[in-house]
Amino acid sequence: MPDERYDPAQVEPRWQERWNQAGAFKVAEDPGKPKYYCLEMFPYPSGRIHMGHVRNYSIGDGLSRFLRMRGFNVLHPMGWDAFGMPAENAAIAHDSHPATWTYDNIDFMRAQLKKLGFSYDWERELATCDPSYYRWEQRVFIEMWNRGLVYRKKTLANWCETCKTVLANEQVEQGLCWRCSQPVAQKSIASYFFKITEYAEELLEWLDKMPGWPERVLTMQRHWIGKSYGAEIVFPLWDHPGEIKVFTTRADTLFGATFMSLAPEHPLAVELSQGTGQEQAVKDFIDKVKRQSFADRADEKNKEGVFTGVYCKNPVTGFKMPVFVANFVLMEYGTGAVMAVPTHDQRDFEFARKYGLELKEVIVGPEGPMGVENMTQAFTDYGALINSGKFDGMTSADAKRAIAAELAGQGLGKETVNFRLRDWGISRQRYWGAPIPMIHCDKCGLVPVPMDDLPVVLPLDAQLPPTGGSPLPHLEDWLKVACPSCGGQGRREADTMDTFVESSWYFARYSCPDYGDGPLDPERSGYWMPVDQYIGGIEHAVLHLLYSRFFTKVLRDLGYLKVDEPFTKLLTQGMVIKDGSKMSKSKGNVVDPDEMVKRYGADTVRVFMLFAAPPERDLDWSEQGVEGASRFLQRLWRVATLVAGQSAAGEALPANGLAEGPLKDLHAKTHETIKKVSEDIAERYQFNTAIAAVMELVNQISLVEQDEALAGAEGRAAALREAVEAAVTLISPMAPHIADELWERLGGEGFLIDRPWPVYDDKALVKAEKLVVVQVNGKKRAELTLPAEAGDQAMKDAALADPKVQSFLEGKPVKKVILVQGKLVNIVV
RNA sequence: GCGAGAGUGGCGGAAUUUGGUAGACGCGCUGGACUUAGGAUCCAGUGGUUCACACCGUGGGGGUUCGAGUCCCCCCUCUCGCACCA
Repeated sequence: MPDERYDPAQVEPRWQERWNQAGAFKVAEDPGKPKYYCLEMFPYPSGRIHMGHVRNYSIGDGLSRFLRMRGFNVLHPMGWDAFGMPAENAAIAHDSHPATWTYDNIDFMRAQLKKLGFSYDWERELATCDPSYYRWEQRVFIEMWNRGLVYRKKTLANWCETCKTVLANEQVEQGLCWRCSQPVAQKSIASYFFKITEYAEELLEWLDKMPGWPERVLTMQRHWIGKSYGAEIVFPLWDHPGEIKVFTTRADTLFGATFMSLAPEHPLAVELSQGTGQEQAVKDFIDKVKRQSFADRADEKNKEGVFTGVYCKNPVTGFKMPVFVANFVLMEYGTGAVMAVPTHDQRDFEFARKYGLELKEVIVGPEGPMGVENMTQAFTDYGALINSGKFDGMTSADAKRAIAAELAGQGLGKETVNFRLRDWGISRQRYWGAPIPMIHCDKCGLVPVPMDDLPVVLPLDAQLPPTGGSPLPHLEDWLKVACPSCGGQGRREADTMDTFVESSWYFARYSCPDYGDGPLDPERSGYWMPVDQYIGGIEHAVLHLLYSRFFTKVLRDLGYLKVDEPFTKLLTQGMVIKDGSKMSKSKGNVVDPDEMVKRYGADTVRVFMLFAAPPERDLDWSEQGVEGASRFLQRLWRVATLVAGQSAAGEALPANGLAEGPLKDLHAKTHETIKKVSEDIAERYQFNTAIAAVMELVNQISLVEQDEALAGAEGRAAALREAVEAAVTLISPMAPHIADELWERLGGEGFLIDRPWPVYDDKALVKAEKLVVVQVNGKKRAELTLPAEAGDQAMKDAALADPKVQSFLEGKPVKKVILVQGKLVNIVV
């Protein structure tokens, strides 16, 4: 065999071509095999694959290939999250069209992924901007509309001026737009909403039944849903018709409520102040708050408010409570109004001190009443009630229920649950998105597009206004449409859907991307769903992963899916870091995957990505580390080609076993490695330690190969071949090209992915000798090599007889000897 | 403030599932072999102090145990998420 060097530039395209020709990664439903659906988050076609993708997809591919070899029928698809704003911006910048830009990018990125050798079933590829995809989304939208799961409402919405569109609550991060990081303003606008709140309870409950998800993602979702138990209480206005409703978790403190705080956005704020002389002051205050940035308003030091001029009545004490407007009250939470109990809520306490409002102590701790004049801060713990009429002496917990019950009897309140979760606003004033299939008719109002008229195709001949914004509201020809209800002149809805809608069900569509009779083929989606393992970045912990869970439940309730949850297991992989921070254009620390593949080959890049850190942790990019991975593959190449030239496939080990020595050790190492790699991947997704184990095996092969003393030893060729075949097979999920190449050179047939994963032989793991560690008082003092069959007594005797050990015993009486099965002796003196 | 996760050689990281040889594997470094040459390849060494014996060593401090990186309590630091949630 000529000393041919490993050249990935030769090897990799050849195998990619062969896999492609053979349709090696095509899958179909097969009731005879257990199915496994392995999915990585699909990319936005921004132009180029980045290292984060490579890491994400290397993990998914390693797992997919491994499981397929383990006998699973593995679905492993890929597609494109193809709607979205960057396409519009790029189109304006390059005087092109979002569709052209998007599809060009998809072509380029698909080629990049193919060069990395991922085992996708490309026949299932889908792009969400394709009408054959979003038509079904439009259909689901209409079915949701018919069921009351979608409604349209004019509300104060999060408006991003830069993106010229509204945003869902989830898409506002600390007052900034999730996409462009510009401040988000409030704007009154009509939007369509998905009633995700209808599923709040179920979304929350299922979090307890998802052991395959990381705890922190579950926690983030729990918090986002934000269920809290409390009461709704009605405060009648003083000498005035009307009332103010509040939500409180502390109904037990009701007797201490001495004033009322409204959110500046509360409709009653302006209304109540009319004609009180406070009208102007209230208006000025609201204006001021509106101008405040999110951060200023949230600042602890800026708690302020203004009196509205009116009062309301505490329903249990009859206390005349002044009604304030306060900047710390949030319209989005509860009812937008808060009963203020300054003695038992820190914010109310500070507010009351600032504006000279009355304090009434109603909860006491074990130390008894503090006296309001002595309070330097609110007492927010639970305790026992005082100054609360017939509820005096009750515990907070009991009183909450009792007071709510009392109020309920008078029609002034009830126990209730409140969620932080708001309905999902899905209208976007953008062009490059799925059209919302609704028609506005002056006579009939909002009418859904008839099912038979779907899809409402996004008109591709639109010209994007260079100033930004959507061209759709100006496309008269497209907008004008007959009202399906009365036949009169109607107008199409010009808003498009949030692109998170597309990504909320693409995983199910992969099961049947060509299905033409509905969103999902019941048979195929029934076979494949749910996704067994989902892999992607943590940044979607709330957004995408919550929306997808919701949409899955909706699809279930519409009869399209049989599962309750979309993703059984979730793996959130860490970021790819360079020079201490995430790779980004702005930091200038981006490493281009293409360039790395060109320089080192895809297998090397993949092995490095999997080896440098466990999947969940952040990974430090290191060019030297990549070189290390490259060296390892070269080493593997060298030992394997050498062995391929020295023996033929099927070379058998001696019938009566290998003699004690390096060859038998290698045989044992081979099977230990099979065991370790299998367990590391299957149970813990620890590709890093799996690769390390193969490295050890390769190192040992190399030593045996070079050992001249073994030149004519019986079984040498067979032991080496067995070890090399194992190494090549075990590394194949991570480095598939070189593995298939070497497999062929070793005389193997077909692709490794079609071969069964190796099984270790228990007998090979049994060794003639064992290493026993001897401790004295828990400190390691000696190592003994004993025959494997040495029993407890033999171990103990050998340990005590060891001269090194004896020097530590110094004739002291042995109190106790602890033996750990075949491994360790601890002598206590 | 609340929640989650993490602190181990010069570096990335093993060992934490099940308490039992701390530092696997790789990078870097040192020495050697081969060589006209080596930034290729191969071999060996590589936690610290020490000539050695030995001692010390997993963020800090306590504890449980024959034995603790691993379990328990307290504290410190870092990362991430949420953050006026009534």
